Amino acid sequence: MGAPKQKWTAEEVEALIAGINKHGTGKWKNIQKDPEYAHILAARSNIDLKDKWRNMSVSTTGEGSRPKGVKSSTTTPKTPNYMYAISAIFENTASDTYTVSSEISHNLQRHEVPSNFRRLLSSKLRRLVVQDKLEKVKLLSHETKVQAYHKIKKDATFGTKTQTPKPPQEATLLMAQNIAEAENKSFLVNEAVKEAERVEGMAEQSACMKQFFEDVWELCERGEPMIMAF
Amino acid sequence: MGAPKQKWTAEEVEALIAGINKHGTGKWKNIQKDPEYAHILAARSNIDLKDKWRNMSVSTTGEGSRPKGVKSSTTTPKTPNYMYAISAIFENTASDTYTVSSEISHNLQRHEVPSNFRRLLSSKLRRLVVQDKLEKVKLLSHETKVQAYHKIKKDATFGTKTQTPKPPQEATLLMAQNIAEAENKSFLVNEAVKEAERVEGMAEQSACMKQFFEDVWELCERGEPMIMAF
DNA sequence: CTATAGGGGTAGGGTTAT
DNA sequence: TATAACCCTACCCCTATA
Repeated sequence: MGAPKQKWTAEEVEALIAGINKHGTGKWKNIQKDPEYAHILAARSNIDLKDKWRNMSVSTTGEGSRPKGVKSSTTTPKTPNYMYAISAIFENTASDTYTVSSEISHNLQRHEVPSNFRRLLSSKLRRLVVQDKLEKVKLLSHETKVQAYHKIKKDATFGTKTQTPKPPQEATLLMAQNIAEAENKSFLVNEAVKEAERVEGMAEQSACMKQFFEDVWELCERGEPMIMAF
Repeated sequence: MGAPKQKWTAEEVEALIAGINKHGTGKWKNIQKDPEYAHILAARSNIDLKDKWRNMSVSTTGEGSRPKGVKSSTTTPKTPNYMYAISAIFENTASDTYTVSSEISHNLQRHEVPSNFRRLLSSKLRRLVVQDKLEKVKLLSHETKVQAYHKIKKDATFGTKTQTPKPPQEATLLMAQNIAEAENKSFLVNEAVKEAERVEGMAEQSACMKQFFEDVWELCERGEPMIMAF
């Protein structure tokens, strides 16, 4: 399903414990935002902190490894054993991507594409329609407000290598089913894409996907009286 | 802590729904005091009612217990319409897309994942923020109105299989650059994605992309006084 | 002062995934 | 299976608004 389960590194656990010592337990958000630990715990939410602490407290396997490290009483200052193992795994792989990505986020942050963003997109949409890659459908709805939604024209030549001779059929079907099942869940799109990715090498889909999301996006972009229905 | 968590009974929920149907949403105190439900809801405050309704609206709980039960309409038909919508979009067989698509638009309309959809998303958004995958920034603006905008935290661990052993590095970087460069151009997303696709087999990107668009979507969804900032 | 909307936070039950 | 990580629900707090 979702994220591949982010295991806690030793560093993170340390920060958490330190944070608890400083702010006390139950002040998860404070700990998480504390500049002293914020960097380390950047990938963790206050809820994650809470849960982690709970898990640690619960495991307390035997007497050997108390999850403690926290003040006073019952302090087995030991650090849980398992964390070191985990940290090793993380450290190796994660470092590069991390630096890069944080750079990105800074860049993104600095730019703040302003209010005309909507208009811009809207324009782009129109162009795509003109180019016959999208179809536009208009419909009247609440209070005579015109809504439009755009659909991908599948026969349009999109993107890249196109025609992967692969098996497009089954995946699609599967996806539809999954989507159907996901009906009551919030994130259909998410599900759909995940499934797509899982099922196929996703080379074929991705053009699709891109468009799809663009559509969704644009749909949303339309603004006010819009209906999101997937 | 103090409160042992009083789970809502079916009876209470029914009373609440009935109350909403009678008094309308937002009349929590009225509902709670209504002699018809007062006994059942004796243990609940108007605020509890509000919160419960909020929770119900947000969770879109499984078919059995729609937050619905409220008036009229929207008894979702058996097969979700959007299933066709989505499958059609992803389908490669372009032939019948048109018909489907017009159906879709009708269906979408008919469906009206209703007003609570926004709340739904809103909630999800908040969660993402909590999970530190989005950043939220508040700013004061027109007439002391608080605006919030969400930004993607690029360093968040997104996606699926993660660590594709392949070349995650270069592509990511490139994308960042493109985004940065595109600053003054209109279609950051579009450009970025295109470039990303071009450059690589896009296997790596797609997770990224997916998230990106999802985020955009959610961003857009915010509606009213929103600032798009990337 | 009363009530509502809604953001935000925590505890704890429950679910997934490994 | 056990359990670490994660999600959901109930409750609370707060502020802005009417």
